[in-house]
Amino acid sequence: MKEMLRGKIELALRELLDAVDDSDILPEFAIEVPRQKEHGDFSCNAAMLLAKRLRKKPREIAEDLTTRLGNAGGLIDSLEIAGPGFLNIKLADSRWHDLLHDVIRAGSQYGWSASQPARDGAKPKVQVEFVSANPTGPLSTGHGRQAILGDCIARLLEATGWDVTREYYFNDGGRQMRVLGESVKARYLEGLGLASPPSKAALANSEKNWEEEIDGLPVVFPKDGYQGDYIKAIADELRESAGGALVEEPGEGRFREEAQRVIFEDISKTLVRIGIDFDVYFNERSLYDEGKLDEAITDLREAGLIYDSEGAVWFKATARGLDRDRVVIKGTGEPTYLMPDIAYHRDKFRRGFDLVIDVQGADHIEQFPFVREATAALGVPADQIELVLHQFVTITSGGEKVKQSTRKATFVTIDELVDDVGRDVFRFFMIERKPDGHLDFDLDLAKDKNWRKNPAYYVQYAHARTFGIERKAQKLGISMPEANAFDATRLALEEEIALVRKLTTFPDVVRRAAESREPHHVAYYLREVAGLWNPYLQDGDRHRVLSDDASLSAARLGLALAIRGVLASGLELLGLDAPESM
RNA sequence: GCGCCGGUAGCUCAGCUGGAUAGAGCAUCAGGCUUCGAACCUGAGGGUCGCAGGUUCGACUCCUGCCCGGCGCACCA
Repeated sequence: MKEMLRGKIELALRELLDAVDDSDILPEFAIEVPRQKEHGDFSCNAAMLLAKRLRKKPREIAEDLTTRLGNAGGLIDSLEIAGPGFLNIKLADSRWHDLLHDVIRAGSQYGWSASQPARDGAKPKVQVEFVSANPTGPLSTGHGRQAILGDCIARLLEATGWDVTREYYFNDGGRQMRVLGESVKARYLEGLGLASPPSKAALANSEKNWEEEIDGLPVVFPKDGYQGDYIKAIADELRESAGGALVEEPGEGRFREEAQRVIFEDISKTLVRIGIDFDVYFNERSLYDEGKLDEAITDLREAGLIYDSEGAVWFKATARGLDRDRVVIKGTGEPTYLMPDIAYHRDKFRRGFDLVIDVQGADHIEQFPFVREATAALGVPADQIELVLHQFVTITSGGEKVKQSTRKATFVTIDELVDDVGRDVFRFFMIERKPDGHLDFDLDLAKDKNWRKNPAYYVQYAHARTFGIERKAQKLGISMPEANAFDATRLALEEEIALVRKLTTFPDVVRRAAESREPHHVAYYLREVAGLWNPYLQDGDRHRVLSDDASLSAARLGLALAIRGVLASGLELLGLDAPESM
């Protein structure tokens, strides 16, 4: 609809410019749905944009445009010039009619369009990398936000014509995992009575007051170790299955492997619970095994971006405009995390992705420019790597922030939250805010089962009600109308027109959410639709969907079908159920 | 100190590549309500868009400076 209108306006503009021998490109004018309904169905700012160029008053240009546009082949009912030179357009009634029918036909995929051009007949390939947590413990709320954000971005990209791969990157070779293994080993020895746990005071006070021995037993728990109860649980299981056979085990490797296995299983279950399915789990280790790390270093060295200093190997980031250089191989011979990251991103492009999106927490901001510059130096176009950064999550309960600490393992896990509120509410709350901003998870509101208050239920209920009405209609012997078998002009009430207008903006919302990587627009939009539909149904005195007036009933049932399609489509994009009853 | 992100109604937050009178939910207040699924509905109050300049026909939106908050600035991931 909007595109057709745009086409007509572009044509008129071209004519107008040709008339003064101006063959430059057309200005990027906007067509939008005005806030005030008095301003018509659409408004256009083209005349104002041309004022300077044509050295004429905007209103005069608008006059000219109006005559050239005419009724635009039956598209337009009336045109008005308003304010500084806005062109306010009222569409012909028949157009609304067509539009509703289009919505119903598209159903739960309304608004999904290939806004991304296909390449050689195939969809462009995009990889979305998210979560990527190392298996050191259960997923926390922060991971939860990232999981839902990444998944929704992936869904939006799929809906707009991309071939999407969801990827999870992890490493099990670093210090983190070593400390994890040591933590489990310590708990294991403690369980056998061969070691003492550190005092509570020592644990609470970070590195201070760490005793070497308590009650005649050595304290082996690492100072920055993982304190969560899940560590003990893993140690207990090992003790049950292997008894004391692992006491002589050198190092922490055996314990680390077991911990990793158990924790990863746990993470996978959590991800399944919240409706997330990765296509690829990428292990850092394969980069070493396949020589990709060495290759990246060699190539960077050839590019003159690697040098040796103070016993370490450095990436010369300053040569590419960054403010300092970074170590990529430590004095110990171990690579820092940066080096595999570089090799990893290069590898992504070798796998043929046209675009790579990294979803990361705000604490990773420092890292990204180095990866981007290094991979750019290796020939990866910088604009094909994108970073979506999200801020942290806080939880509010009873009007107070819930205190969380990663080190002490007192953070709230995804599982705990989902136990409380369920998958759909969890997802909705996690996606409701724009990624840039902090997210305050209102636990009390999330737990509230009242559909009117809890926004997730509010939207789902609006969808379910379309089926409620259908069930009612069936009882009355009224069948649902075919997409093109009702008279949409019967929808003449203010609130009905508001609903239809709202439905028409959905494709714009989807495109914008996809292109900006901001799924929260969809969540807001759904609330707005539900916010029109729920009160409409509530106010049965003014209008009832099912009445003695057959053609009016049919039109309103048609409206219900269109709303059902839009809500189902939006809910799907957010990964929520679209229930038929609640 | 430097970098990134926020600062919009009492609270939590939307606000499109700059557009016409800045919106929603919760909370508050007033009046309704025996329902196509009423723990609901209708309406009202509530704003120096952090502050100060600048660009523009037009600024919550763009630019500069400052203030407040979060995060980051490792041979940790």
